Amino acid sequence: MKKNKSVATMQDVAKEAKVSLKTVSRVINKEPNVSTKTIEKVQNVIDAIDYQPNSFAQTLARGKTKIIGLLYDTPSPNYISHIMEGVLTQCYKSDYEVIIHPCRFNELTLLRDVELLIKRTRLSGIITTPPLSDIEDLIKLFKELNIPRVLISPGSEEVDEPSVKTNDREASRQLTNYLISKGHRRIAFIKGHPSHLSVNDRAKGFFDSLNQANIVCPNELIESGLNTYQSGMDCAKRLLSLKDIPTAIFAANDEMAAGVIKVAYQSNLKIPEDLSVVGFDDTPMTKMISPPLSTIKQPLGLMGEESAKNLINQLEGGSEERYSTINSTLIIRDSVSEIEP
Amino acid sequence: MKKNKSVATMQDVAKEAKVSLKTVSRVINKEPNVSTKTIEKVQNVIDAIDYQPNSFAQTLARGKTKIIGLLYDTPSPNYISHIMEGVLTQCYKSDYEVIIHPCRFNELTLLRDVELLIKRTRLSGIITTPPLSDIEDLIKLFKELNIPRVLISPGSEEVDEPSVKTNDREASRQLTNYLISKGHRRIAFIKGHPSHLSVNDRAKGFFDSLNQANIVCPNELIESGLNTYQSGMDCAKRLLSLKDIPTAIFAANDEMAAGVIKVAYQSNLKIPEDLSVVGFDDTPMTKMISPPLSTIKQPLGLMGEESAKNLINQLEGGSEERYSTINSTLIIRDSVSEIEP
DNA sequence: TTGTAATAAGACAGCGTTGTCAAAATAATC
DNA sequence: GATTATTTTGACAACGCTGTCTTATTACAA
Repeated sequence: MKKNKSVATMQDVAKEAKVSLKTVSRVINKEPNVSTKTIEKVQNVIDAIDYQPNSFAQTLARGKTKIIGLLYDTPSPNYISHIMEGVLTQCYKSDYEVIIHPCRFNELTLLRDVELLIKRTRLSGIITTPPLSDIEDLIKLFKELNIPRVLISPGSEEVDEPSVKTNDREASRQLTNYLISKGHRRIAFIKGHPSHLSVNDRAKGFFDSLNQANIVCPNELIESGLNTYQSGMDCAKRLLSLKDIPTAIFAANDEMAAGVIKVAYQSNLKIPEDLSVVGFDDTPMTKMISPPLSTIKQPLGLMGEESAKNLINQLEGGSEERYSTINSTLIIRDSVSEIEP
Repeated sequence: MKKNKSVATMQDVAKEAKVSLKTVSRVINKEPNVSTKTIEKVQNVIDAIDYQPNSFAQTLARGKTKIIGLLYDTPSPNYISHIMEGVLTQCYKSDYEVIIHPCRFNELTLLRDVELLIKRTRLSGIITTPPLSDIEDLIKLFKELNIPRVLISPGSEEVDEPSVKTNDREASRQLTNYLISKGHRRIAFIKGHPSHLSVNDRAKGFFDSLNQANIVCPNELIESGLNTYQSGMDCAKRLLSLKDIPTAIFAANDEMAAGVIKVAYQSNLKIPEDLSVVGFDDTPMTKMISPPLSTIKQPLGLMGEESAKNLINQLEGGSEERYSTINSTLIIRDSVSEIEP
C-alpha cells in the first residue's frame, strides 16, 4: 500500500528510538520491566511523530476487542440519547469503543441479528436498554455466547444478571404519597405498555402507597396505556367519563400524562384546580406544558455511566458489585393541587 | 490463544471446503472469477459452520477501515437521535460501522480531540451536525487530514464541501407567508443562537417573505434568543411589554416558541386568539402543548440517510452529487388565528 | 488435434500489533 | 571476583485476512 503518505507505525517509533518493536509495545501498554530511561526515550519519539497505535492490529494480535455494544429499541429520543451520553463518556475514559445498535423488539430476526452483530464485530460486552432487557431469549443468547453484559432497568425482579436499576418503585410510592398528602383519595393510575416490564415498578409503587394509606383503588380507576401521548388521551377520556371522576391521575410516563392534560382541557377541567396530574420521566417537555408537570426524574446519564463502568469492570476482571441501584428523584412542579376533603 | 473455543476462521472454511484461503476470501468478497460450483461449495461450508469474517483482520489487511464517525455537539436529543437513526440504517446496509462522538463546541481541545479520534480509530469518513458543520478550523483539519466528509446543514452558503441541507429558508418563507395570508402584518421574529449559523436561514426566509409582501419589520420586533425555552421566555417578555405588541411571533425553534406561549399565558393572552405563535423543528413536544404548535418539520431521518449515502459514495469512488437538499415541510396546527385587519 | 487465450484456483508475503521465549544486561550474593 | 538472581531487552512467530503474482485448468479457435 501507500507506504509514503501513511501514518506512523510502531516500526517507525522503534527505529527512531533505537529499540525493538516489543519495547515500544511495552511502553505503550505500560507493561512492567522497562527502565525509566527507555520509557522516556520511547515516549519522546512517540510524541514527536504523533504515533497512534493501530487498534485493528492490536485487536487482531490480542485476540479480543475493546468494543461495547449498546442495544436499544426505539425508546424516546430523550431516553436513549442520555443513556448513550453516559455510556460514551465512561467508555471514552477507559478506551473502549461503542457501537450503538437499534433493534426491533418484536422482529423475528432480533435474535439472529444480535448474534450476527456480536460475532461480526466481536463485541466484548453488551449493554441493553428496556424493553430489550426483559427479553428472555435474548438473555439466553448472551449466556450461550458467554458474552459479558449489563441490563439497564430490567423489569423482572429475579433476574440474576448484572444490571443497573433505579428505585422506580420507591419513587413512585413517594410521588403517590405526595398526592395523598395533598388530600387526594380517589387517584387513578395509567399503566405503561404491557410488554415493557420495566414500567411495572411504577404501578407497584403506586399500589404500595395506597395500601399503606389504606386506600382501596376501584378497578375503574386503573387504565392501561401504551406509553404514547395518544394512548394517554384515550385512557383519560375513559377516566373522565366516569360518573365519579378521580381527583388525581398518575400516568406511568410523561407522554401519557400530557395526553391526560390535553383531554382534561378539552373537558373544560382546569389543572390542577379540578384535576391533579403527575407523570414519570421528567422529559424536557414537562417544563413546557401548562401547567408544568410534577414527575420523577431518572438519572439517565448516570445510569449509562454506571452500566458501562460495571461492564468494563467485568471485562477487566474486577470484582465489584454486579448490581447497582440509582435513585430517581421527585420533581415537584405545578400540576398538583391541595384539595379539601 | 484458546484455539479450541474460538470462533470459526477462514482456515476452517478453506480446509472444510478443500479450497485455498484465497478462494474463500474471493467468495466472501464476491470477487469475480470463481466458478459457481466453487462458490456454492464454499458458501455451504460458511453457512454450515456459521463463519463470520473477522473485520479486524480484514481491516488490517485491506489497509483501510469501514468506519464512519458521526460528530455532534449536544444538540437536542430529538435531533441527534433521528439523524443517528438514518445514518445507522444506511451504514448498516453498506456494511459500515458508525462511531458516535460527542464534541464540545467551544472546548479548546476540540480540534485535537477530533484529530486523535480520526487517527486512533482510522475513521474512513466523517459526518458533522450543526453547529460543528460551521467550525472553519474543523473543516480545515478535515482537509489537511484529507478525510472524506459530509456536513449536515452548514450555515454558511459558500461552503465548497459535500453537504446535506434542507430548504429551511424557503420553508421559513412559506410559514411566514402563511402568517401573512392569515392577515398578520405585525409579526415578530426570535432568532436562534448567534453561533449556530444554520439557524440563520430561518431568519432569512422570514425576511424574504416580509420583503415580498412589502411589510417593514421594525427593529423592536426582532429578538435574539439562545435556542432554549428560557431564552424564548425572555424574548417574549420583552416583545409582550411593547406598547404595540405583535399579532404573531415566529420563533426560530420550538423550544423558544414554547417559551413564548408560556409567557403569553402568564400575560393573560389567549393563543391563538390574542397572539399567534409558530416554531421550527416539529419536536414531539409541539403536539403536546396547548395549543398544538404550527411549525416546520425537517426530515431528520432522511437527512441522516442521505449524508451517509453521500459519504459512502465518496468512499467507494462513486461520483454522484456531492450536495443535496431535502425539503422541510410545513406542519399546520392550531397556534395561528385569522385576524381581521 | 494442437496451440492460445481466458478463466479459476493457489502460494505466499504482508498488514501492525502482541505473546512467548530466549538472550543480554544489571544487580545481588557470597 | 565469580556466581547466581533479577531485571531489561529483543527475535520471531502468530493473529486472520487480502493483494500480488503464479500456476493449473478450462474454453476456444485454427
